[in-house]
Amino acid sequence: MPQLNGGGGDDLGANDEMISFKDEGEQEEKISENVSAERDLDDVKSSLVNESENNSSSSDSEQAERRPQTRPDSESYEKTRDYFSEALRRHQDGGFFKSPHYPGYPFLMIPDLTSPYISNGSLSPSARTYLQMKWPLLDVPGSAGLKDSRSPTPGHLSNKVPVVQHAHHVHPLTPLITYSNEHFSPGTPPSHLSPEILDPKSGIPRTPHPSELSPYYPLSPGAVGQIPHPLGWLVPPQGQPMYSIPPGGFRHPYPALAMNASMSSLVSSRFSPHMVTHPPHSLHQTGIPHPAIVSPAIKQEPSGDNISPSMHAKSPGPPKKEEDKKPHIKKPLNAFMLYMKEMRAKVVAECTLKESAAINQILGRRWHSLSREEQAKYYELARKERQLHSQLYPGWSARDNYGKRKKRKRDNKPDSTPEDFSIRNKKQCVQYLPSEKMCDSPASSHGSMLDSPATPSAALASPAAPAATHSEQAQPLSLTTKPEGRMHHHFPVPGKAMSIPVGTSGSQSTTPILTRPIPFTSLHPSMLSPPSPFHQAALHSHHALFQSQPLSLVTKSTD
DNA sequence: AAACCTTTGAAGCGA
DNA sequence: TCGCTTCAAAGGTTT
Repeated sequence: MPQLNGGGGDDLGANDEMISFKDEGEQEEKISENVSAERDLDDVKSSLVNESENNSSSSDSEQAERRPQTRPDSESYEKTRDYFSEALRRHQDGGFFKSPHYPGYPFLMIPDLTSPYISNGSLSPSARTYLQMKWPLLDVPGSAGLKDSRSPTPGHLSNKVPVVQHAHHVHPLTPLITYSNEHFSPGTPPSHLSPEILDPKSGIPRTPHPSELSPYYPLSPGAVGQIPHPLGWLVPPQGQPMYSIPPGGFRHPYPALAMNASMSSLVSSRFSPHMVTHPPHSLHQTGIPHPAIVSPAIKQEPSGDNISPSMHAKSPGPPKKEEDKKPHIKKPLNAFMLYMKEMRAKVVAECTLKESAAINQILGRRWHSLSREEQAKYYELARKERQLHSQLYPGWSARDNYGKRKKRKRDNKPDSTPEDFSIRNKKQCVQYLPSEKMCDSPASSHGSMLDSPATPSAALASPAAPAATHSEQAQPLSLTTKPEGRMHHHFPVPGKAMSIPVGTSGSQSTTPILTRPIPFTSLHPSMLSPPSPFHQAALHSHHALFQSQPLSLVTKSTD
């Protein structure tokens, strides 16, 4: 991984990758950056097809095959964009969440109404039309903030904000804040979600320190209800409510979170309208689904200290084993997952593709095409998610969820040949074809950046954009990248360095299907170089979040 | 009905 | 420290 902080790349991950990236990036950056973003979808689709058909073909040949294509239009994208621009404008005009403009965070972030980590029942897709919010930074200094957060709804705030949003109008960052609410169940929220957090060890309720709270977690049920929806200003262009808020108004399942200046700025700058899964059956008495849902398969906190008695009492159905009663605490979403949640709806809207596997491939490519700065946002969000998660569930371990799912058995073991996969995938890919034409996906929201790193800072700060572009051009078919190594960009964030993997994931080593090793030639040179420009840009964009801490790029060596 | 597929990233564990 | 495994989301597909 490139040593962003000026190192000599001492800590870089796969050096070879870096080098490759640099080389290719330099060569193709100019020619590719303008077209790649717009072609990503097409590329992916074609890649899906090509890969299945030509899985054995060399990447070089495919690269050669790759040719610039003009995208018919990006109307839908523009629409969405316009919509959000309008929404943002209104929002800013609204005043409540008025905030400074952060280029890096031109989005409106809405606090999540529910906890993404407690899994419970399932929510029908159709129900996922409610606005879900997460509060941005809640680092309220002092207890006053917390107190305020729990206090009755401010008079100037209204919780009667329509939150129903069309899926296609999901803001790009929606996923970041839109944790699935599918696991909500009616009933009393677990104690750990109540305003007071029980100390896992002592079992004594404690008031979480503001710093402990992630901006993306909703306030506790008690406090949440008091908080008006930040998107009250957000209404569809047609005047029809895009969002609907349950009678009870918004309720935040998480411990009291206070909003302070920084938070408000985040709210305004990072909140975005997004869909909220809102299963009627799981609605909290307030009308808002409670995040803490206990599903049969749900796993409870190791100590159970964080689970309120009511939570246990509300276990649906006949008594089950204790294990079954345990709430299943989901893993915090990583950056890519956040990105996926955000962009999935958009990709689906742009394409007729419905299969998640295909969508994910597209998303994976898009992810790589994101600028470093954009990715950094997600990494930062993910980091905060993890931080909050660890605070909410101190005793939780990723290990706790092991075995919850059926062990994935990939047949593509040693004996499986690439052909086997290609055949199998080919079939799937073929299915995608029909929609391909409909998928003339407009440039992604990120596309604009990619298309025109107008400003030096953008260009410098967004090396990834070009990089992705390169990779796409160079390796249009490399839907699956088997990382041969990892590079991490570490973006120091308050209290913790943020690692931004620029290489491919080393995980799922068993996933080689349809894969063509991602050429690390796609890596952008800037990744290797000192990050100062990016650092500055990142700092600027994350100013609100970091609130002071300069971004220093730290590279983690994976070699 | 459950697992699979697919993506990247984080975490855990064994060597 | 490295490499591998598992899980996180999502929803159509497959078993």
